[in-house]
Amino acid sequence: MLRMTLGTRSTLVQQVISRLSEQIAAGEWPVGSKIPTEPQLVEILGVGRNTVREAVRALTHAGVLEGVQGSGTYVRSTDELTGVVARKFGAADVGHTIEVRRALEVEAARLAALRRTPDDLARLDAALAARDVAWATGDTDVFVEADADLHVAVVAAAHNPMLAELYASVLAAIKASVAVAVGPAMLAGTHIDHAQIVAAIRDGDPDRAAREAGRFLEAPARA
Amino acid sequence: MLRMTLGTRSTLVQQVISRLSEQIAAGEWPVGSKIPTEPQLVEILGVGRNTVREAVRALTHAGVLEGVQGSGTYVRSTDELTGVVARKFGAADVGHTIEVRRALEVEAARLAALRRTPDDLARLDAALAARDVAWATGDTDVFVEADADLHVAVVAAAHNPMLAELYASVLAAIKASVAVAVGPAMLAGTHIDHAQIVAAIRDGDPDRAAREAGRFLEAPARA
DNA sequence: CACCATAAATCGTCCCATGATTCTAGTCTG
DNA sequence: CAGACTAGAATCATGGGACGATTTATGGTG
Repeated sequence: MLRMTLGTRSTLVQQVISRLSEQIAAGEWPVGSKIPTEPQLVEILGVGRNTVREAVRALTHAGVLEGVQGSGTYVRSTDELTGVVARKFGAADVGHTIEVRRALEVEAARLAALRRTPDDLARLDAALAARDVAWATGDTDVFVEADADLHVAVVAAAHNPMLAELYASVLAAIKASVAVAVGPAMLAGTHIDHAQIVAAIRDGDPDRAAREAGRFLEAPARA
Repeated sequence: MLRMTLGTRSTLVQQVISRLSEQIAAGEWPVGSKIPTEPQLVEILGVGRNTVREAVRALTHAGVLEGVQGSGTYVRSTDELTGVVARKFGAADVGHTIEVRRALEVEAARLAALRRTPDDLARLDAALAARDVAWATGDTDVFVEADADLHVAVVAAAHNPMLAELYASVLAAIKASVAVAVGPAMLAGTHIDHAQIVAAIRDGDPDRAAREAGRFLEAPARA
C-alpha cells in the first residue's frame, strides 16, 4: 500500500495551507489586505477552527501572514523565502549577507548579457536614468531606492525566477539590517560604473558584465 | 506605550516555536529522533495543547518537524532554509536551480582562495582524493556523493555560514529533483579539472578559482 | 467638535471529546 | 518453540466550546 500523496494531500491542515497560499499567490488577497476572519474561513473551507488556526499559524511563521489581535489577519508577503531569509540572515554578519548578494548578482549579470531582450534593455536604461535623477536630488533615501531598482532590473534581465526571488529576499534582508549605513558607503565613486554594466549587458558580453557587477560591492576581505 | 518586542516575544506560540527551535538547533533533539509527545510538551512548557500543536505545525510546515499519526513527531531538518528552498525550487526548472548553485559556488571559490586555512586545504585534498577513489569504483551513486562532498568543502573554505547554508539547501533541492540524471551528465571530462580549482585556492588566486568553479557547471544557455 | 466610556469584533489561549493510525503486548495455533 | 493474529494502548488529527486580551466601532457628554 504505497498510497501516493496526490489523492489526499495527507492532512487537512496542509490542504488548507495550500488553498490559502493559492489565494495569496493569485493576488486575490493582496499584500497588506485583511483575509477573512477565522469564523468566516471555517465556513468557507468547511473545516474546524483548530484546523484553520494551525494553517494560518504555519503561514504566519513563514512570514506570509500576520495576525493582529482584535483586528484581523493580514497578508505580509507573497512568498515564504523572504521571511525565512530575513530570520536567517538577520541574525548574521551583514558582511556575509552582502557576499551572498554579490554571488547572485554577478551570475545574474552574466546571464543577463546572454538573455536580455529589447524590453530588458529599455527597462535598464530607464532605471539607469532614474538613478541619475535620484543622484542629483542628493536625497540618500531616494537614491538608495533607485539604486536598488537598477540592481533588481539587472537581475530580472537574467530571466531566472529563482535567482530573482532569492536576490530580492537577500536584498530585503540587507535593507532591514543596515538600512542607513549602506547608503553613504556606496555613494563614493560608484556612480559612473553603473552605466558600464548596462553597456556590457547590451553588448552581450557575459564576462565583462560579471566583472562590472562584482565591482559594485567592494572586493571581499580576507577575514 | 511602545512596548518593545523583547520582554514578551508577543505571542505564546512564537515563544514555544523559539524554544523548540533552540532544542533542535542545539542538537538535543537530533535529526531523525522523536520529540516528546504533545501531552509531555504541554507539561514541560506549561502551555495548552493547542499552543503546542500550533507551534509544532508551524515547524512542520517549515520542514523542521514531521508528524506521524499514531507514532510521534520527528525532527526532519535543523534549519528551515532547506525545506522552503526545496518547496520553491522543487516546482521550478532544474536548469534555473543549477544556475543559482553556480552563482553561489563561483563566489564561494573566490572567497575560499582568499580565506582558506591550512585545515581547509587538508580537507580539500582529502575530499579530492576520496573523489578519485570513488571515481575508480565506477559506482555512480558513490561518486556523486563524493563529488558533492568536494564541492561542499570548497564552499566551506569560504568561511561564510550563510553562503554555506544556502548552498547546502540548493544542492539538496537539486538532488531531490534530478537524483539520477545529474550523475551521468557530469561524468564526461570534468574529472581532471577538479584538481585545478583546489590548486587555485591553495595558490590564493581568487579569479582563477572562480573561473575554475564556473567551469564545472556547463556554460549557461541563451534560452 | 473633541473627548471618553461602553460595546462589538477579532485573534490568542485553554480544555475536552472523538476519530484515525501506529505501536505494543499478549495469545493462539501449528 | 516460532510465527501470526488480535486486542489494547499510545499518539497525532480534527472538531467544538469557552474565556481573556486587544483593537475597532459606537454613542454619549462636555
